[in-house]
Amino acid sequence: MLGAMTTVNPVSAERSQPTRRERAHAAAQAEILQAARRLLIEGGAERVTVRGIATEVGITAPGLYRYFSGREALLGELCSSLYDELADVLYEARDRDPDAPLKQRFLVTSFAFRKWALEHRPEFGLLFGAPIPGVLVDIHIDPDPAANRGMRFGQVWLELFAELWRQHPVPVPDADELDPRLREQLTEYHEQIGRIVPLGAVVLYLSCWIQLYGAVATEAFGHLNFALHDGDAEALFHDLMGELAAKLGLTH
Amino acid sequence: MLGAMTTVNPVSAERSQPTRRERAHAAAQAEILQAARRLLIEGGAERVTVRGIATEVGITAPGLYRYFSGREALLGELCSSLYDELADVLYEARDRDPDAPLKQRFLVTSFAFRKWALEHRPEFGLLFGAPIPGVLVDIHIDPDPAANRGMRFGQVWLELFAELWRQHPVPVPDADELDPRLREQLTEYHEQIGRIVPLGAVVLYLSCWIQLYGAVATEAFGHLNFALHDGDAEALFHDLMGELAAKLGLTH
DNA sequence: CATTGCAGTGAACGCTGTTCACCGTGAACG
DNA sequence: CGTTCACGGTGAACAGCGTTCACTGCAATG
Repeated sequence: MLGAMTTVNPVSAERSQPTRRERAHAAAQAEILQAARRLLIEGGAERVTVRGIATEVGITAPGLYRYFSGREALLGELCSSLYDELADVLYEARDRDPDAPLKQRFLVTSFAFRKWALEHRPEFGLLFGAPIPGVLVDIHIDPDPAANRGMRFGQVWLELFAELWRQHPVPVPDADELDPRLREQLTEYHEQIGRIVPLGAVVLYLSCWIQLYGAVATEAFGHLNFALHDGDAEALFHDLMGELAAKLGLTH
Repeated sequence: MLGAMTTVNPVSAERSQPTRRERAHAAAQAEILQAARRLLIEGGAERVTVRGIATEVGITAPGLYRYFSGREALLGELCSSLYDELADVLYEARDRDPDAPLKQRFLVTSFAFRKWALEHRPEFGLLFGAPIPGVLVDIHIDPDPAANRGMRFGQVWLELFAELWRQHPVPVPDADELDPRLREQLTEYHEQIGRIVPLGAVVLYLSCWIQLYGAVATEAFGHLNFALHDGDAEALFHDLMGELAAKLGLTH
C-alpha cells in the first residue's frame, strides 16, 4: 500500500531550512525545466518531449513523474518560470535608471520586452501565442498572485502605467461615459488592483497593452514578413512606441 | 521501376475539364481537409493527426499519403484553405453594402474579422498564433500570389485601406522623413503593391494592421482574461476600432 | 537497527508519423 | 478488344511518443 498520508515534515512546514532531500528535489526540478527549455528553443513546444527531457538530464522517462504529474503540468511550470524570467528582465529595464524621466523608462521597458521576445521566440510563442489546450489555461485563470507568476509580468506594466498616468493624467472617459458592459466587466479587475487609477484609465491601460502586444507579437510571429521580409522591425517599433507615448500624453 | 515520367494528361494540361480521376482526387482532398478541420476544432493542432483524419474519411493512414506528402504539408494546405475562407468572409463583409460610407464598411469588416476569430479560435490560432516550425513558414514567405492564398487575406485590408486613404488622405510622413532603415525595408513591398499609396501611408497601414491584430489576437488567445475574466470584449473592441478610425482621420 | 518513503528502472500499452511491399481497379493506349 | 500501367488503398512494420505499473535500491527517519 502506498501511504495515503505523507508524513508532514515539521521543518519545511514551518518554512525553515528545507531538508537535504527537498533541496535535491528542487534542484532536480530546476534542471528538468532547464532541459525542457533547451528543447523548446530547439524546436518549439512540440519538441518538448518527456523522453527527450529525461535523457537530457540523464534519467529515464518514468523518473520524471516524480517531479511533474505529466507533460502538460511540466509545460505549465515552464510557462511560470518563463513569466518569472521575463518579469525580472522588465523590472531590471524599468528600474535601470530610476531618475530618468518616466517616458524614457517606459520606452526602455518596452524595448526590453521586444528584445526578449525576439531573442526568445519559442518561449515568447509559448507564453503569448495561441493557448495550448491543457496548459496555459490554468495559469491565466488562477487569480492567486503567489502561485500565478504570470501576474508579476502584468504588474510591472501596471505599476509603470499607474505612475505614468499619475504624473500625466491624460484625460480619460468618466466611468459613467463608458459602455455599461465594459464598465461592469472591468469593475472586478479595478477592485483587484486597488483602484490605483480611475476606471477610464484602465481602459486606456488595456488599449496600451493591446497595442504593445500587437507590435511585439506580429514581429515575433512573423506576421509582418509580408511587408518586411524577415527584416528587423525596430524602426517600425520605434514609431509605434512613439504613437503609444503620444496616446499617454507624453510629448517629446 | 516506378515510372519517372508521369504521362502528361493533355486535357488537364490545357486546363480544360479535369479528368474523372482528377475530380475524384480533388474531392477526396477536400474531404480530408474538412476532416482535418473538424479535428482542429475539437482539440487544436495537436489533435490533427494523420490516423485520426484517415479513420474519419474511412481509409487507413498510409492512404493519406496519396494526397499529401505528410502531416506538415497537410497542415499547410489546411492553413491555405482557412486563409481563403477568412478572405471570403472579409470580402463579403466589406462589400455587403457598397454604398455605405467607407468608415462603416471598414468597421463592419473589422468586426467580421473579430467575429470569425472568436467563432473559430483553433483555426485563428493556427493562422495567427506562433508559427509551427515546419508549417506556416513556407506560406508566409512564398511571394507567388496565386499559390499564396494568405495574400488574399492581406489584400482585402490593403484595398480597403488604400481606398480609405484616397478618400481621406490623413497626413503621413514624407518618404524622406522616415527612418532610413524603415524606408529601405518597405520599398520592396511598396513596389509590390504598385505604390497605390505613398510610402508613409504604408507605415500607417502596418500600424493599423498591428493594432487590429493586437485587438483580435489578445481576445481570441485569452490574453485579456486577466482583466476581463473570460468576458466578451466587444465593448472594448468597439472603443479600439474607434481609436483606429480616428487615426485614419475618420471623425464621426 | 528497522522502517518507511523517495528516486529511478524496465517492461508494457496504446498512441503517433512514416515507409514499404503489395493488391485490385479503372483509365489509357496499341 | 486486350494489355499495360498508374493510382487508391491496405497491412505490416519501425521508431518514437505519453503514461502506468511493479519493482529495486538507497537514504533519511523513528
